[in-house]
Amino acid sequence: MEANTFDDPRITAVGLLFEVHAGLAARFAAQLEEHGLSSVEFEVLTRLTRSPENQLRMTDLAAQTSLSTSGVTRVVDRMERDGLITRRACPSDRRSSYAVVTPAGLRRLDESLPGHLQLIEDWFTGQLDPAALDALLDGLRRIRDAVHPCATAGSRSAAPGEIPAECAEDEVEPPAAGGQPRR
Amino acid sequence: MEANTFDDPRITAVGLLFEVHAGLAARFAAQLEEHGLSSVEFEVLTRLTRSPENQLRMTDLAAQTSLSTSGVTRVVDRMERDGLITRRACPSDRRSSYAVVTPAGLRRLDESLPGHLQLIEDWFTGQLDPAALDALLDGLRRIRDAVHPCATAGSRSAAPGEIPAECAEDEVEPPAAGGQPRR
DNA sequence: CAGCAACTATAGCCTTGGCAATATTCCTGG
DNA sequence: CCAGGAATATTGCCAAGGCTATAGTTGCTG
Repeated sequence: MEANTFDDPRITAVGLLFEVHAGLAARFAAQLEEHGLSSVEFEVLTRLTRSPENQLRMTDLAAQTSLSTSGVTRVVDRMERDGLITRRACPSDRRSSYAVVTPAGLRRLDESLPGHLQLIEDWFTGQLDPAALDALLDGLRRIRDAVHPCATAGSRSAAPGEIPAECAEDEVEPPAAGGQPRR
Repeated sequence: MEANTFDDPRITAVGLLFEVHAGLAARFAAQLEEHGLSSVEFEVLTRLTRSPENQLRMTDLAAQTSLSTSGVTRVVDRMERDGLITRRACPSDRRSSYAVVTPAGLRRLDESLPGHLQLIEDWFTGQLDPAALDALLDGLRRIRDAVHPCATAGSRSAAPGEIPAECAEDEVEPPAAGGQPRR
């Protein structure tokens, strides 16, 4: 076989990252499904429960998830129908409404969390010794800071009102030579 | 605020990985769209062009992508309509048919590849010095070998999908204590 | 050789979720 | 005050893709 473009180490690197993501996402989805939750619903519940009073305005919820505002409307529709969350009118702004976790939603989330954490440990963090894990996370962090998905899946305890919202309207330019003078 | 479960370092680690994936996938999709390709179509083209005679049976194509067989049928429908690939009857088995890249499809892929590689370098591999990149890839590789998404035999890029593709019928058990004696 | 199970591609139906349009509500400048 | 623009949630419409049923093949096995 001739060594075509796809043997490029860059392609390999991305492929690796995407494979790991796909593998983990699939396992998470399977485990959550056992508890009657989709990945999106799980994300919604986590975002809400880590917010003050277990509630968020629809727009803010959209900004913190991978969904558009209309997408959020629909997920909330479904979850409200299933009794996991409720809508509550915002007293200060009649345009807005809050999505708020119900006790049932909280219970559902609590049920699924131990298994979720176990899964992460089994297939991800537990696969590496502490040093290697740190190195991996450092690398990811560096790239994350560059690629800056701002609103996506979170990892911080986020002070209230710390919502990233849209990074900026315009395109984020690649950090030139990056943080590292490779070669 | 009480430190709730979501401050768990395991959650943070996964969040980081997913953020990076989302950020890169979004940029890839945007760049590919400039060349008239979706992420899925790009993946199909890469899988086909790295196969002998630029062709694969529908089933094999499905196994190598994040798609089900019916999903492949539909992507191939669209791409055939757009002239990027063609169906060809399999001479030895009348049940099967090949999807084969047309010259136009090849051209389209070639046009998009340089930008794709540049993007990877700008936002991923170029962000880290060689040592850090190696460490990152080693970690990912270790986890990939454990989580074992199997179907992604090689290592390709640009696939926001997240389907498991059953390696085997039975569940893959977590590698017990993993490769590493954590604790 | 007949029958039956497995395989292959496809079509029907459904859910998910994005974009654009819309109705409210808020706010700011004149 | 108020007119116009921005923000907010929702809905209509649409594309993508999964699951299941189906039709056509193949091959194995009694």
